[in-house]
Amino acid sequence: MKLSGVWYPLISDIGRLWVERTDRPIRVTSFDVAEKAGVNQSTVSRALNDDPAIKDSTKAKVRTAAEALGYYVDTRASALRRDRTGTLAIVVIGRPGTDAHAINPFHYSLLGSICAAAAGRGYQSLVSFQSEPTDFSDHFVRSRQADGLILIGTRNNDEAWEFHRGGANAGKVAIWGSTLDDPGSIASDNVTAGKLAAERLLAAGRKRLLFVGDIDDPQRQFRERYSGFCDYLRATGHTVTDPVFADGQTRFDQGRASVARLLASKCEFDALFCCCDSLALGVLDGLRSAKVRVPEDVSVIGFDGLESGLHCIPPLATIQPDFGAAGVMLVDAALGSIAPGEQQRVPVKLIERASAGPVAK
Amino acid sequence: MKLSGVWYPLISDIGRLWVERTDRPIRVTSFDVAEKAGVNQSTVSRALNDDPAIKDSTKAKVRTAAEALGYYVDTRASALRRDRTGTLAIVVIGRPGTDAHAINPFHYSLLGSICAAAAGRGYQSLVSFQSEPTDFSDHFVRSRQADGLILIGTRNNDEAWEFHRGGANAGKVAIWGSTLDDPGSIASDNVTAGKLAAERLLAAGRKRLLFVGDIDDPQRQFRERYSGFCDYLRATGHTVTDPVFADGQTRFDQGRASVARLLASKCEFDALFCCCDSLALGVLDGLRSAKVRVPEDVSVIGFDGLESGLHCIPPLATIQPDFGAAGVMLVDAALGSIAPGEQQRVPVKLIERASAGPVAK
DNA sequence: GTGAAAGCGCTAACAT
DNA sequence: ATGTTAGCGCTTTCAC
Repeated sequence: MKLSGVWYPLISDIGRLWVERTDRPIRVTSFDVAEKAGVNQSTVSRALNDDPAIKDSTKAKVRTAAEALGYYVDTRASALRRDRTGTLAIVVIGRPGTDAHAINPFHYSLLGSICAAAAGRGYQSLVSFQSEPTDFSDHFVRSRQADGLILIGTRNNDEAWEFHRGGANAGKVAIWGSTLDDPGSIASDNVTAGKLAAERLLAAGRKRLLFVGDIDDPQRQFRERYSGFCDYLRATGHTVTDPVFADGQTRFDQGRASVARLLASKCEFDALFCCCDSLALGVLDGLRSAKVRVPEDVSVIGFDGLESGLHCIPPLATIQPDFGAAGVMLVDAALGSIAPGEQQRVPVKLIERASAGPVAK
Repeated sequence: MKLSGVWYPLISDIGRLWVERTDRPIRVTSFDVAEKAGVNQSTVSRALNDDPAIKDSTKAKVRTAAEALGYYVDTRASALRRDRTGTLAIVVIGRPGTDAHAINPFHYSLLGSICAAAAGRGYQSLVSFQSEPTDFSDHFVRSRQADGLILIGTRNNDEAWEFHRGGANAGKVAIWGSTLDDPGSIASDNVTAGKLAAERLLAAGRKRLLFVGDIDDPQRQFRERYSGFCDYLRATGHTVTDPVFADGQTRFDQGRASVARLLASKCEFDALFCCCDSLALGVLDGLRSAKVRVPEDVSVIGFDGLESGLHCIPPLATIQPDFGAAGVMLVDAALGSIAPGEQQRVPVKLIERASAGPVAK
């Protein structure tokens, strides 16, 4: 029988070595299991991998021995030999200068869904948060730490996206969010989202519907939401107006500032579709400061499905992507099961809450 | 020179194989780098690991060759040989029956901080979300996928905690949250948190301070917060009362129900310290429904530092643990740098927001 | 249906 | 200061 090596003792030697006070951890290898089960080491491997060539009785013998010894297959050795890792790398891009715990909750939800989808496909998830250039790293696939890479997070970190563009993982990357130049990206069905928002606001009996948000944001999804919103208004014979937007430090600030500008402009409106929930929360705050009542005077709908929208006043109606579907699509794309170049769209649904106002009879 | 194997061609053979239309991925190994740099393979390994025995000029030569070939050390082979993984496993326990994206935001923040701390120590983070028994898995260390394990998430999943208690990672586990029987756990300095809350509410000129929350919750930290709260009240000669609590499906529901019970009891009060922010949000909602004004009639302080607390009305004053410190402590504990048995405490600080009411002159 | 043996790509002990 | 060599623990081809 081949020995399992010189560094670590066979299980059968533990007693002796314990007495010799070795401080090396005791390791159980497939050779130990083989010895205990009275079979060859290769049979252990085959049995544990459920090879149909192995007799059931042998499998049972091996499994019993493995369990008795507390044996687990060494993932590193297995991965090295099989030439796969069984792992997906997930990179979450954050705003420069902010802590990892200040990540947009939307991306945390997405992260959770991705990990769940990866687990469903039998993959582990190697997660890293990258905000500063010193954090940047993309060699997961090249260094055989992962079989594919998923990129999510804020688009407001040019350095990070620049770094990851055509990085060391070429061909095995899935990206969340739509841009013109990322061919394999996955995003919400933003056009439908815009349509759903317009439809619902019209159903509330609203006449002057506006879009709030920056359609020139690097986050191109905002533009798509605006476009779907306008398309539906046009198709139903309504007036289409330019988006309302004033800049600010955070999305919340942008929402407040946009409302301020809008009210100052004396432009008439009775419904707002906001590009995202965090901006919508700022919009609600701005409207409240100005004593504009929601939803009595103005209906508001956001996008994202953030938890914060549940506890604001009034609770924020919002359009939420199907996180489960998003996770699965991203994982499949990273594993190469989706033809590159295809832009996948994640279904969205309206979450009814008070801010949208009741549907008119 | 030893060949790098039969499965994959040396870089020098790429041209030929390309022509032969092999569909195997081309791999660059340290042998290819050695050939290109004109040194031995072991020299490549030493050079890239910055072995002081290697001449600077040789190191430069090797690094140039490696870069030219796009070579990265194969993590699996390196980890196998070195017998370490450079990875930490992080398990996030969720409530049974809920999706990964419905995880408590507090735990997402903690997760982010842990990954950041791990990266700071040179470790990768292997994340898994476990809610259902089918997700349960704890053999990360035994199967050599990770050098240690960090356990966070809800305490309201008995099956999960039962599973992880004394699992296959014995001795290399760090746990968030305090319990009597997890000796190596890390938790917030809850006693100080209770003191800070009491101190602040008294400073607002409040006289009848109550604690809201279930001190018998499996989340034992609630009891500690209550205890620190009471200690301070006692030490300053104030009356101490039993906690207020009524059960509910979610923490938010518990908050609403507790307020309802409290108001029905006709018990006098002008300040509430809530065991956690999500319950506090329910408390605010309950008070609003009952037309009790916050902070004019009642001051409210929560615990956690959730983002949702920023956007509720009024914004929720809260006590927040230092997430950065928490991440570092958990990582160090999982890596064994902290003596087992010690209970580590993460510093907390008060986040001033309107719900606490102004400090009385 | 199982055993024998090779070797994944790397690091480190042992040479020189 | 660098080359030679063994072998980490596993999977898989090749024998029988």
